[in-house]
Amino acid sequence: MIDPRRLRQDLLNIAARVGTRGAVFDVSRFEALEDRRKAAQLETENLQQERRRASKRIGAARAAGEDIAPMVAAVGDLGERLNAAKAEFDEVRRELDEFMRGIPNVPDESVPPGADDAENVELRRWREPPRFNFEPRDHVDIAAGALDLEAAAKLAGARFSVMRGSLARLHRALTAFMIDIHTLEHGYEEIYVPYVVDRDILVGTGQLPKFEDDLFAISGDRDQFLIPTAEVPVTNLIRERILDADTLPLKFVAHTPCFRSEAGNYGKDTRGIFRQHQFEKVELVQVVHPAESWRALDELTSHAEAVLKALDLPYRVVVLCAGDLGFAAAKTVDLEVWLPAENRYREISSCSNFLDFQARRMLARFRDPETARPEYVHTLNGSGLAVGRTLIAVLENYQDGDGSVHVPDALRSYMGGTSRLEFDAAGAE
RNA sequence: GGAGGGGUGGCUGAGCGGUCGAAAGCGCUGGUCUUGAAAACCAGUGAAGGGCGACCUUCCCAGGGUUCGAAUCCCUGCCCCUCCGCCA
Repeated sequence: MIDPRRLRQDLLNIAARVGTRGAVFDVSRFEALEDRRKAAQLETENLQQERRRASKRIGAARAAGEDIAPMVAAVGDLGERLNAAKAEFDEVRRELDEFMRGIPNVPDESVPPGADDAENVELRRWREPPRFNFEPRDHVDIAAGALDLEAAAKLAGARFSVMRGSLARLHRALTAFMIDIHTLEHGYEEIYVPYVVDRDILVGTGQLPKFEDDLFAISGDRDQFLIPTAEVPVTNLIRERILDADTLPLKFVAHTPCFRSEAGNYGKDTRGIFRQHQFEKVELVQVVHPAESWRALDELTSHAEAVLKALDLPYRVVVLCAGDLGFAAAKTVDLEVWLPAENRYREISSCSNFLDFQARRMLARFRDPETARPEYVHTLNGSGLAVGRTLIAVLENYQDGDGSVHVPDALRSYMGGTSRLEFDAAGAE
């Protein structure tokens, strides 16, 4: 949520900047709602004050033993007028709140203009793409014996996977490897969280109210959803709390499955496991002092990069243009890993600074020792990394041309010392 | 699932339907004292919204209701605790 005060003071400028993302900010509607709000608030507060004073007088009179009946009669229809005013105020507030919650974050000044991912800007590259003396195969072919997409389809439809044997183990090894890097080398606390959350929680991080179609809803009487990313439960740990300044920064790493309906992506990435309804991700979340969030974004990005470096996977770093930004992000940096079979870089991590946008929706604050007042924290998150996509990258970059894949050095100890994997038709080692 | 007990400020915890945004303690901030610190003592200290401001309004888990007036009474929901049952 954008700071309403800032919005009132700098309406046209902010509306224009939100517009650079391709979003529409209806200035006149906002102004109309604000006018109605002011009038309704004034009316309501005046009537409330009147009632309060009258009730106090009656209380005092009764205590003094006076006859209060005439005073009670004099209050008349105040209650009804107050209820009417309140109803209008509540309604305007609801509309204004809905309006505000539907406005995406303001892009940072440093975000390049652009409509979609074609206009993202490359910042740097690491390592050259590997050269093969054979035609590199894609992960579906390499892992054919151990990746059973037909079995998955029978269980749950398209965009799910069944992995067997050493492929499943490699997947698990990657997860453990990533968590260990972040806890042992980068100072994150590992945390385990629910994979099902209430509606409010998703409003807090910005997935709702606008993107309900992207989520899997749980049927039942409790209005819950499967999490689309660990960002949701982990960031919301601080909702409606006032943290001590000296507890910042909070740094969490969580491994969870992520569930996305991928509505609107029906024709995209249909081969293999690149885009799934269910996938594993190791997520980094930081909660920081507002003065620290830009430095923290660089740091968090470098933590995600460290995983790619440890696996010796070539990648590049791009900054998303305004039109490609996620709803809640003020700025996002993507890591794209090299996929030989596609002969291009593909997204494997997305690191964002949300400033106070999520904190405001969650009411997540810290007490500033300088002012002694609660202030909104800044939140950030990034994939460190998307496990399924890392699996693809390892298979494709480490393939040997004879149907086998050698295991990255860093992963050997997580694979029981195995240095070479073959995925035959039985899916065995 | 059954029976009981609870949800009050940053924390703990009082609170006969009226002067209660709410005692007290802890914590925090400032001061006195001290070479310095601790202790002691004194003072201050909830949050949100609105207004240029003096100031105003709201908030005692959430939502309804009763009442001139609700932290307090009633209803519903959510959550927590204790005991019993069941259970990976």
